Amino acid sequence: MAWIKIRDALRGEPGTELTIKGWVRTRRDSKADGGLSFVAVHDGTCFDPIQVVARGDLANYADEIARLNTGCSVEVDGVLVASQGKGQSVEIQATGVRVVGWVEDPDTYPVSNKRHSFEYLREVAHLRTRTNTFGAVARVRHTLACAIHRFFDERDFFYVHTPIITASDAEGAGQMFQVSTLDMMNLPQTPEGGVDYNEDFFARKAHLTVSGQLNVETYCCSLSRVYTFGPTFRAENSNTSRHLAEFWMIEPEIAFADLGDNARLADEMLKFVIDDLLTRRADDMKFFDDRIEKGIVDRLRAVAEAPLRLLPYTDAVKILQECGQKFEYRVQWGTDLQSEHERYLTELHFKQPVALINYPKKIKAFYMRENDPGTDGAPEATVAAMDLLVPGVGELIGGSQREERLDVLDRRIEEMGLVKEDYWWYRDLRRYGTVPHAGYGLGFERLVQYVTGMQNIRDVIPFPRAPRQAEF
RNA sequence: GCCCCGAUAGCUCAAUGGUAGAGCGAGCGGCUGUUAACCGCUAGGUUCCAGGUUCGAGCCCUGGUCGGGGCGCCA
Repeated sequence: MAWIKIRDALRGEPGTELTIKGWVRTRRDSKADGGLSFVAVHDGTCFDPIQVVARGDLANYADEIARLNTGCSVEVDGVLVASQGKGQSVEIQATGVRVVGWVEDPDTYPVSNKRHSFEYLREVAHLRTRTNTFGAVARVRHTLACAIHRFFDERDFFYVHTPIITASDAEGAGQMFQVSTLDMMNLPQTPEGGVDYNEDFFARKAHLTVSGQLNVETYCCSLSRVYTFGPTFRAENSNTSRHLAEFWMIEPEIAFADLGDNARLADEMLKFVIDDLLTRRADDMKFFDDRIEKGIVDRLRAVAEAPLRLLPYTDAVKILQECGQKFEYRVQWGTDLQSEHERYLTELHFKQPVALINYPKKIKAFYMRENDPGTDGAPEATVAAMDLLVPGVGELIGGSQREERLDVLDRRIEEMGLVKEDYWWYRDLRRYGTVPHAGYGLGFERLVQYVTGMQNIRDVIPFPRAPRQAEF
């Protein structure tokens, strides 16, 4: 008999002989017809398990089948039949059930057949994908990742693998994890008493990357449209439901493009992946809609259909100052918005994603392109930055048009107290055939959070890495 | 890093300073083409750890560990 996936079995033709392999979700017994058991089996290929009907006349019924517990692994041979019961259209009339693996102690099986809190399931992350929620998250995560690659591929972007280890100490996007093969108990010293990194693996200080942006800009300035999709590391002591020490980031970079092109790209990408997700993972999304965040499917559909709202920072400040809402922190032009302010804009005022653009220069990174004076009626200099805020998650995307003018870039590097020589290859891009270009970083886990309604980012990545959290 | 909250049965939680309980899960039995099944019985506890106060501490005090929420940093 052919082994087929439960996803296919559930939409198969009655009468088909088949074998399925998976794990027991539940077992219910009945004394009818001389005894029989209903065994729900899942194999992760779709949201629903399939119901196996095992009759009492099967050779191993009393010894094995009637003793199956949640978590046992089984192989089932049988015939697909129309179900006599409610709740499923087809089921498997078993002709043979082989128990592949028992559950050692059903009383202490960590993911027994009952509701578990997400906090608890985080402690048994190696088993939590056996639950409805985490199985669905895993499938959605996969589908989103594929959709992102397909989106870029269809638009002639090239996928670039930027380095994980970076030997330049100059990325400037936060605390970095150091990478070293030196013996920490016996560090080589310089004559001045510091650590002699000449003795280290790379003969210099090295770190895990906090962004592939500077590297991918080089490919952008030759291949025109590129993106990265890889792991990113931040050694920040962040204890929130939307930060990880290790996360995945998508960073497209487009040449001959300005901030408007950048925002359009982000909008198109978001719409593409949402549409793809709602089509391909309708079963899982129905679950998130029912059990995790009511109405999320409709809200996502609305986002996929409406144009992205762009809002200059200067206008956002005005809205916040005039809205009459009580904030803990006062809103004033020139400071970064607090999360309460971002929340107000996206969750209460607009009730949809909002892309804030043209931020004050003094609160943004050196590589962001300086706008002409007076852009949006701003009182001070602004840069062509863009933060896409979404309800529930906050900042989903952060990006900008890059400063392509060497003299302006050099001035910015200097103003921020950075060392020009550290950026020699980055500056070369502006010396040799510079072009206006732009890009953004999309936090992949935040995207998964946004589309599923999962509240904690640690529940949308298989094995979360956060301060004091590296189990598994 | 800062502020707040929490830790009791496999899980989720109760318990005025005075014999530690329930629901779910699990085991056994009953009933039933079952499906959040239902009914009955049973088992299950170093009350996070180390000290302290007290005749007596799950409860009060001190220190620690772990977890959660909020804020900051950002994606």
